Amino acid sequence: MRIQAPRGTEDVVPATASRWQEIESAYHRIASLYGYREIRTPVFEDVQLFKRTAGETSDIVDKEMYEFQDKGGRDIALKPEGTAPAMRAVLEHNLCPTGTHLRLWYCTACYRYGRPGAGRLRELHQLGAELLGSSSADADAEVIELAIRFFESLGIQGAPVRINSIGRQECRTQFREVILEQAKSFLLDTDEVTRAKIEKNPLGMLDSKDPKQKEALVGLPSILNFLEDDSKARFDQLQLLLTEAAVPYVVSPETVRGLDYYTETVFEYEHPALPGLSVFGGGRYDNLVSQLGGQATPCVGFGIGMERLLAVLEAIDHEAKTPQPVAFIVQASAGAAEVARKIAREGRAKGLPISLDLDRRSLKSQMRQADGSGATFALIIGDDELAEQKVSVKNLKSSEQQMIAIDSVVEFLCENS
RNA sequence: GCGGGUGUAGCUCAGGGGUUAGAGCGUCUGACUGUGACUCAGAAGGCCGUGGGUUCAAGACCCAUCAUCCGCCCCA
Repeated sequence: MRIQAPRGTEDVVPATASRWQEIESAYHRIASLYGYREIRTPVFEDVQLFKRTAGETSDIVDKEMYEFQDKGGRDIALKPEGTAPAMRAVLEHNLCPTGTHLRLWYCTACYRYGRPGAGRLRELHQLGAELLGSSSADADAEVIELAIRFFESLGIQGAPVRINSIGRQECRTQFREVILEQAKSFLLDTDEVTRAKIEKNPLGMLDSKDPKQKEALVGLPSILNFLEDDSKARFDQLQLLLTEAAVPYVVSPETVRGLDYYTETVFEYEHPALPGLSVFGGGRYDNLVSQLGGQATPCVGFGIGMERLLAVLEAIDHEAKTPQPVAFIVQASAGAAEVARKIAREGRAKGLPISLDLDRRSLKSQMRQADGSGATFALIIGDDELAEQKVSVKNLKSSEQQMIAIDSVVEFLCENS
């Protein structure tokens, strides 16, 4: 049997690769405008990095992580997310000394052992940003605005960011009790797996799609009612800032996140083209750095799912510019090959993408290739042209044809491309 | 990890026990021996996902397996 790409992985073939490039460069450009600089971290890390930070109640770490021992007996995990490794690197290189700010972006592969499906992969790529050193709502607003401006630059709009605040630890502890109390009768009546899951992470019930769970929570007060004053104030301020920035948002008290390190502000973004799947999600994680042994550093960040973003772009019919040659050189006689190669070399040296026939096929075939390549011009070189030291230049869009001296062809292409 | 659908030509798909497996699109060749896209003619291209089973006979039926899609779980 032929070997296939492992389950849940995708090759980025040339047709898709041009979209990737487009997206990555757009992201890089916008992140730079906001003062973010790139960081790259290893594909694998010490397992403990994730267990200690995103840990415990999170399925991503608990049951979806690719873990193995290397030949030296070290416990290794392929990174399931980008934030913890970035913070590990920040501490390792002391990139954010106490009292300073640090803005980082990255594009990284992540690995999660779940069941693959539409928009769900085992190897996925995330575009991320992290802002370290500020606990202000301004920082929250900045990263959200960055992501939304990025989407807009790709032509994606029309869906609001869902924002919420899950408060600090004490607030969440209190709210968990309220949920468990409210869900008491539901829990008695449900299966073991669901019950264990909810008891482990009651907040997870909030964004459940199960109608029975939804029904069980009817009348539950919003988590926003449990916020302490400063959390509440910050969340209000965030809304003002997003309004000012013209970032469409909606307050969504059901929005919770699947990684344990989040506190206070959380957000996610779902596009109608991919219902039920978030394209972008993140939040504040003020305790992560200290959990890793650094000075307490307030941080906020997000991840954008590259493959999901591509799916959205495809759904909204966003055409990627596929690179096309300016000219295709048609060799209509045996003696043309050398001249053809010379013109191709000169043109490429001037930065013009040029293609030519490799197989000495018929003139008709070469003209077809020229057409199929998307080139604007066919440069036809045959005995007649060689005799006059000229090239027939046919514009394939307009069908106009003219003779141009071999020495001036490249110049002509430069002016007309 | 759970439930369901689908795997036949490069792509989209037809064929649902009985000769040599089909179509459209695409590809290649040709239709005045120097001109693409349109038209016409022809050709190439298939371990019918893989392994086992039932049968005189399997692309078709059964089992398994792998992949993929749709839900769930989870999230990007």
